[in-house]
Amino acid sequence: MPLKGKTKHEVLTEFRNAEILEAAHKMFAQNGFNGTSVEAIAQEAGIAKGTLYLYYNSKHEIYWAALKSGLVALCGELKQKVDATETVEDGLRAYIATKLSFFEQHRDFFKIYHAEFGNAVAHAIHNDFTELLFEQLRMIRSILSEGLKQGRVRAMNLDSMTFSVFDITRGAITQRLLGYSQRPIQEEIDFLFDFIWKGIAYP
Amino acid sequence: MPLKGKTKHEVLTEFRNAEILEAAHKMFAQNGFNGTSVEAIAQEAGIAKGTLYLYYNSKHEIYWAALKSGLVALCGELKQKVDATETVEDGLRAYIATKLSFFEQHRDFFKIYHAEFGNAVAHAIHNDFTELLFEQLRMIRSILSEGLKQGRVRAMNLDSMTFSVFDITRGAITQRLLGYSQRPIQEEIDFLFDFIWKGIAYP
Amino acid sequence: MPLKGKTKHEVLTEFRNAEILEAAHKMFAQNGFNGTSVEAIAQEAGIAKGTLYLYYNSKHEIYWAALKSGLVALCGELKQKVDATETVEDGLRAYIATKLSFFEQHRDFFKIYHAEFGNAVAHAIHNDFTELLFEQLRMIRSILSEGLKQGRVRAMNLDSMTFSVFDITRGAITQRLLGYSQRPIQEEIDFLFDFIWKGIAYP
Amino acid sequence: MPLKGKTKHEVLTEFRNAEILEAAHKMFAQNGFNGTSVEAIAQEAGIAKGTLYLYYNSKHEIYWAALKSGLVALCGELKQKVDATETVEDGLRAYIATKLSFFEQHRDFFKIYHAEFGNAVAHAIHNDFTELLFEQLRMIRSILSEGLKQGRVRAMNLDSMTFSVFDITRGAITQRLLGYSQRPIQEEIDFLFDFIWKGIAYP
DNA sequence: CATGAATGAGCGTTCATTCAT
DNA sequence: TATGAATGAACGCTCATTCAT
Repeated sequence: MPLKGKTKHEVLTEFRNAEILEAAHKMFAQNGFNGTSVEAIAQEAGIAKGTLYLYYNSKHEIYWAALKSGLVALCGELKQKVDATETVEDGLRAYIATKLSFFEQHRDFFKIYHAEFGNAVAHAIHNDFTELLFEQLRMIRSILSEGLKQGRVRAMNLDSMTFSVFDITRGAITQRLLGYSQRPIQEEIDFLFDFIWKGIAYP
Repeated sequence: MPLKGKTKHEVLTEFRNAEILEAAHKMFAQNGFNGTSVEAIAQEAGIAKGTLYLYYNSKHEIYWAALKSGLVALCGELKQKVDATETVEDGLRAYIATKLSFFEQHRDFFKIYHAEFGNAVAHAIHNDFTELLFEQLRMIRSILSEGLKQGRVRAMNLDSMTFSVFDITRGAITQRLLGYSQRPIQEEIDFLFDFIWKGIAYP
Repeated sequence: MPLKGKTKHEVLTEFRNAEILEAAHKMFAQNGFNGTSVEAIAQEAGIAKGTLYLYYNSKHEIYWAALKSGLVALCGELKQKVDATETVEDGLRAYIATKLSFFEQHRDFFKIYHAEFGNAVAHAIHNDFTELLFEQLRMIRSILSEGLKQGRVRAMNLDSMTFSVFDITRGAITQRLLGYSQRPIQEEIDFLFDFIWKGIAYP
Repeated sequence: MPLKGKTKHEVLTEFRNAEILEAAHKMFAQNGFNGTSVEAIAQEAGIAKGTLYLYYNSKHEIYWAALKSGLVALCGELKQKVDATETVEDGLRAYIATKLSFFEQHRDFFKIYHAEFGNAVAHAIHNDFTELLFEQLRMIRSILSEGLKQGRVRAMNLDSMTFSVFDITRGAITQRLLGYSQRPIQEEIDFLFDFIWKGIAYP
């Protein structure tokens, strides 16, 4: 048994899990939850259908695992980048920039994320999903809250500002993925920050 | 054949169509596309399953018809209200206010609209849907464009501003439907306009 | 609408039901519950798999319907024949004779009945099944009870006698179906009655 | 190789076999053949699923082995007890008493035995099972045959009497396991013997 | 026009069996 | 010898669509 690290079994399990999630990301992104068959995920992952069920108990579980793994990664990256900043402006910029480049690199994931976000309005949202969404919102809120305290940000409804920042950013990502906006990412970030900052800061 | 208007047949057809679309709105909103059976729509509409297929060729067609009918109504209302304004500010305000109250009154429709919007990113968007989305975007764009010409709006990327206005508004509706925001609708409108206007106008 | 009798729909439904139960009897008898696929029953009945589910909600429901329909018929026949007798001896004879010839004519059904009886010991018995089994037992018990009152039957434990009559009869049917006994049915009946009567009656 | 007895390997094999059969008895009794997974048997036996297949080639083989081991034990006990008697009456009594107490002590096994007996009618019986059933029947038959020779038993069809004795006894065990009869075992034995003896012996 | 019984392809899930380690 | 991860055929059930009445 290795001193540090994992047993052979754990390594294999993690490897399979990663393969499955990658396949799931791809297939769910291409065809949505209902348009994707378990068989298709298995084929994409290069394993048999039954093998999937050794790692996940149902199609839904695979879906949520895929969704969650992406969200966790996103939240982690956001947290790290935002925490490294000091001013309100830098915090906001970091949030926008990190999110844009994360989804630029994980287009498959954004499709699932976005579709789920759409469905979430109609149907009961899965708790984990809400929780991870809220983590993002709390991050924005905390930046803005600090700005308020410092008197840099106008005294407006905090929740509304938070949602607006969230929505504008998400909207921009959507445009880029649909090809409606093709300008350099830095320009996009600059525009978003400028727009938002003008909207919330004291002139 | 009557001089003006429709034949008896056309009247009946339109009446049935309206009934079907209303039923479709309700059921699709409650359970999503895949969660709604053709049988359920037929029952809700008070007709037999087979009869649906005399009016629409497939479940998808019913869905798109339901989606489109709502979008057409929304666009019509938006166009009417926006066209009635004269200044850039009033135009923006009219857009925001009309959209908010439209969806406040058609919550069922918003669920379908929003879910579809989410899926749209992942899958090929139905042309009609894109077209009607774009009609909204053109409306915003035209308001902003006028503002630019008048020198009231800052010289920023027009498309980006357009999307931002669109996304912020949609985001606010989502919050309200999910119950995250419960303030009076007028306050919401004021906040949104203020935020946007600060973001785009010359100080 | 016909004065007496059923609507066209009811006739069709009954016809389909009969077809399905016949097919179910045959297939379940040949291969048991787990060895029989819904597809097989549908094919045997000459209908599509989905059609089965218009009449029954599950494979289990088909099974119980098949089992019950046979049991009801058996109980009805037994009741009719036994009620037509007057003495204890004739009642017992009628029970034995009716049951033997019923199963001689419905061999498929006996296989299901018998297999279910076997399983019943191990697993929870379906209530309807128990109820219809008990109806048979009550019939025997009532005959014997009358014999006791008349002083024709020995004063032994009534329940035990009842079960013994039931078991011996069932055993004889099993032998005949397995081909272990091939004598004329009348001889079988005579033997069974003689054996039982000697066992229970005063000499 | 040891002078007497078995090699180490044989001992281990037998030990494993016993463990497996015990586990199989328990699981099959609880959930029937189809309700029991190979995995469940392996877990109960404390070994891995694959290991089972080193001892048995299929799930069916395990099942039959479990069934057979019980039947062999039953037959052995019956033979021993019956052979120790001298008169016809004592032989019959020994058969009844031994069988009742055997199943009283091996309720799990009776459930498998009984279920299989039920299925046996419907499907081709496994040869080993028939053979061991017949061994019991031959035992009864030989007792009765001796009674006939001695003029103690009435001149009736020997096979029919044999089956009747077999069926009545089995029926009584069923009642006891289902809880329909709860009297002391000795009373049960006395009743059964009395009933049967009256039925077959000269008055 | 309207109906709803009939269809059958399609899917999620299970599990006996195999085999590389 | 023992393991348990991997397999894939099989099955119960659903539901969009059709068509005879």
